[in-house]
Parts: sequence; structure tokens; C-alpha cells
Amino acid sequence: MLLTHQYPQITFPKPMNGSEPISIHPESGNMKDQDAIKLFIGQIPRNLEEKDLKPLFEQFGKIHELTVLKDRYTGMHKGCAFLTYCARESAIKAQNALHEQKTLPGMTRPIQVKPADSESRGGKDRKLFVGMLNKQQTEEDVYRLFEPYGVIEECTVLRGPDGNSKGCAFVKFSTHTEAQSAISALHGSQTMPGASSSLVVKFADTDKERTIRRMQQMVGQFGIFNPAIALPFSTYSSYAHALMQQQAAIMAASHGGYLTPSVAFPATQIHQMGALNINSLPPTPMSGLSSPPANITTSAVPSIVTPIVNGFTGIPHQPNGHPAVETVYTNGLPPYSTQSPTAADTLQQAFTGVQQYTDFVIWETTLMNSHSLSIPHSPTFLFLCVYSGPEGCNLFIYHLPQEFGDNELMQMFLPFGTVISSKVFMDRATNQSKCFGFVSFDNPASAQAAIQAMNGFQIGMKRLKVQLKRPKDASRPY
DNA sequence: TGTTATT
Repeated sequence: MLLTHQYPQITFPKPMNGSEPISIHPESGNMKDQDAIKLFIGQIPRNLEEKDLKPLFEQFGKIHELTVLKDRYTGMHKGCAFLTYCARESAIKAQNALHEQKTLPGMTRPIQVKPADSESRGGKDRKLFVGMLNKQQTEEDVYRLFEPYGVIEECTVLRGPDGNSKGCAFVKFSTHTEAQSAISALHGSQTMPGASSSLVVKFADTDKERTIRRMQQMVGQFGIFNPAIALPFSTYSSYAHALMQQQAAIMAASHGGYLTPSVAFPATQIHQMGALNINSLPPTPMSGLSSPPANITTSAVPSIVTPIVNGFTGIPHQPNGHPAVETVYTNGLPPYSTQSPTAADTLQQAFTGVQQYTDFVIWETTLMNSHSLSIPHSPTFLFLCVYSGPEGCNLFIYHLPQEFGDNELMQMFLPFGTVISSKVFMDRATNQSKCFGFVSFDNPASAQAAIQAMNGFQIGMKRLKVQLKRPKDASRPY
């Protein structure tokens, strides 16, 4: 059945800024039609290279370019390729003759020959992300759900390596209008059995958003706390580095100039940011993880963000929807009245000063252009979001006053050090606080100081419980 | 005891 067909996904279809093409075999002197179609070829055995594939495709016309996709960082064959014929007609012939028509040796699914995603300008605007599915729901179930709203071209449930559904899916309609009508009809319309919230139906992330998401995940996953220290020695430094270059390239392209600052992260997702100068980085190596960036520094940063560099600070969350709460400490004084959080205040102000650049935060500057020996682009400062600190830096706080939001929580803990994030958990249904939350510091000593001072601290009828957050894998509660 | 998952 066609419903479940899925082809290898392309992560980075184009060589990015500063990197070399993975493998391109243009036949010299051959021009392609203006309206040539770039084809995506999927389900290719990983032992076949361009030269092996050429004969198969040449029978439909002269090839302009054939490129097997390789993993950007490991160099591994991704099992797919891009193919552009000189003539548009050749592409159409090849697609008709080959797409899903034959299975190459060693493959379990038929070859895919179809226009590359990049060819369908705005294909994104008809592709939906569907969340809050029941993990038992199959492609077919999802298909049935969306079928009434238009012609579905693709329907894929996202699964982990074990084949279990992640509870979300992609559905591609043939038109934007159909996709929009599905959103209108289905988003929030029902709650699947076992799902924690109502159905989510929205347009899928753009590549840019996806890149940002990856970066955030990477930061979280590897606990990269101070990128300037962590990246060069991390196994993933090349990966991180390349992502950042890519991000920088995207941003540079989308802003068409060197603006200061320009923007790169959704402001609403920013809890904390760190700065990293990725200027003077060498071209991204196509394979191997061993080349550390030549120069990662945190020294030359536009003045407005200097305070944030090489350190993290508490960033106030967006207002919680209700006015700031005046806290009454029933034992008289706040526990930390003598400490003045000046450094943190300064940092907060620095951030507040740039929050007006709403959507994203990437700073670019032309400061170092004058000695741009072999550096094709201006220095770019990239800011990463960090949601939690290293182990020993994250606190779990229980028995918070009902009215406390993220900001109040942060204010309460700022005096003990640099708060890199604060989060009060809210009940989704009632939008009420669950009276517990997390605070993360940038160092364990601050966390310990906060525990000493705040654990058992009485607010109203309750006493705060302040403990180290249980590490993810810990089975033993405190 | 970090809520929702993005090929």
C-alpha cells in the first residue's frame, strides 16, 4: 500500500557555506534546460556510487549532475541521490519509468525517482505536523483522519528505532488550502485515547526551524554548557560547528546583509543563551569528527551582549500572564536580603535590551572584516539556548505558592547565583501551577547555597522543598 | 522531577 511509503530523508540537500560539495559529477560542458527538474533518487544500495548509477539513468537522457548524498559529518552514503538531467523531458521519462517500478539489489523497497523537495517551492506550506496521536495509530489511521480534507500525497507516522510510534506524523496534502482546512478542522478537535493533550495539527517546521531544534536538542543532550569550552573537545564538535555554520549561512542569506543584530531563535524559546564566535572557522570537513574548529573565542562580541559572553544568566521568561506577585515571607525577611544580585541584574538588562529583536537572536558584526584574510563572511555570534545546567546545578522545588510563575521562581533564586533557567509546571487543562518547578544554576555551589538557604523555607502555610533535581536515569527518589 | 514528539 502506498500509504506508508517512505523514502530516505535528506537532511542537508545542499552544500552549505564554506563546505565543499559532497560529490558532484557534472559532465563538463553540458548545459541543463532552464526548466530542468532536480530529481530525488531514493532506495539506492549504499555500495553504489555515482559511476555505478549513471548507466541506469543515462538511458533516459544526458545527465547534467548526479550526486550521491553523503552524511555531512561521517561521510556515510545516505542511500539516496540527486539527479538532474540536461533536459526536463528526461527527468519526466525517468520518473515514469523508474519510480517505484524496480527494486535495486539488496533493497527491500522500490527505487524512488521524483522531483526533489527543493523543486516544489513551498512544498512546506502543504505539509503538516500532527502531534498528540495515540502511539497505536498507524499511517492508515492518520490517513483516514485527514482524508476528508483533501488529496494526501504522503502520510508518515514518526517512529523510533524500535518501530514504535513517537505519537506524531507528517501529512502532506496536494495544496496549501487543503492543508489549511485540515488544520482548521482537526487541530485541538479531539484527544486521542492515552494522549496527554488534544490533537495538534500544524504546518511542519521549516528547515530553519528544524536546524534550531537540532541545535537545542544537541545542547540539551550533551549538556554543552559553555560552548566555548565544550565544543572543541566534544566528539560532536564538528557536528555542532557545522550546524552553526549552516545556521549562520541561513541567516546571512535571509537577511541579505550584515545587520547587527539579526535574528535566529524564537524569543519565546529562549531561556538562556551563550555566545560563540564562529568567525575564522575552517571550512567544514566533510568527514571525520576530529577537526576541531580552529578558533572559537568569546572575546570579541558586540558591547550589548558582552556581559553574557562566557557565562549564562537568568533570563526572565515572558510574563506569566498574571501580574507580578508580591511575596509575603511569613518569617519576616527574605532569606537573602543582604545579597545584591548585581551581576545577574546587569546580564538581565543586557538581554532585555535585545529582546526587542523579537524572533531570533544571532548577532553578526563586521568588526573583524578588515583582516578577513581568507574569511568570506563576517564574524557571526551565535547564541544557544540552554534549559538546564550540568548535574548538581539543577534544583527541584516543591510546595511553591500557587501564584508563582517562572519569573517569581527565578527571582527567588537569583541571589544564590546565576540562574540559567526557571520553570514552574502548569497544568495544561486548568493553566494552574502544579506548585513545583525547576531552577538551574551555572554551577553546583550556587545550587548548594540555594538548597541550604531555601529548603524548608516557609511561605504561607507551606514550606519549600528544595533538592537537587533527580538525574534522568536515577531510580531512587530522594 | 523538564509536560509536546519535527522525516
